[in-house]
Amino acid sequence: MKVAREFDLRKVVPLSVDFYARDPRRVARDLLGKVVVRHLGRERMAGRIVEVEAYLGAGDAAAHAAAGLTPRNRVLFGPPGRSYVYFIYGNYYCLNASCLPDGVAGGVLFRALEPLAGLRAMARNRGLAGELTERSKRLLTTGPGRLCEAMKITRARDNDRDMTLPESGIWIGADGYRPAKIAVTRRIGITKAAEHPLRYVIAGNQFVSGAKGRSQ
DNA sequence: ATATCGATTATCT
DNA sequence: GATAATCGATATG
Repeated sequence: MKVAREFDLRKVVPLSVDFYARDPRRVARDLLGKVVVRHLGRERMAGRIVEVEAYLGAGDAAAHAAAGLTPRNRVLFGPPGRSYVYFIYGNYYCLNASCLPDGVAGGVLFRALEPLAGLRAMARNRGLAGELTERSKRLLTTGPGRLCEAMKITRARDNDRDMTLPESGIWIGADGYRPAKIAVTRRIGITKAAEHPLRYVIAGNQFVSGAKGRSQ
């Protein structure tokens, strides 16, 4: 019988600024298996990163940074390891980590997490009632808009936070977990530069988005 | 299981 | 005025 190792938030160690000061493709791949931790009031939430996308600089037409620096995207041009939160489709927020040294734009979009802690709070934030089944757990943090809603991440509150610091309330750390197998695909939901293989997922993980996420 | 579509607003042209 | 790094509902096979 399989014994699932209990997730222990106390064993999660924040990633360094240097971790993010690299090419977004490198950062994206290495973020798989790491843990996003959310402290909000008394709520403690955490999820393992199972799906991310890399967004590059001026040469990447799909990246918000492609058009140059604007008030909205300035975090992408700033220091590495900061949260870039943007509002999309009139309804949702999406969370990114800024990459590359200060002055050079790049980022990684968080597309899906495997919920580890604070599942009840996340269900409440998502407006899900009743018992959490294996099926409905997927609705908590699978999808970039969903994971932000589950963790109450908004631009007003959470943009430009230093995600190497637990006191930021939103931070990323490692607990020793290593993905067995990583798959790379094209990015989701974009029209420009859609052909590049810049989406990274933990192969076979149940919390990867999309119908094929479950069979990869 | 896959396809299509409407909601809703910040941002940029 | 158009578009968007999305989601949930609905329709159809």
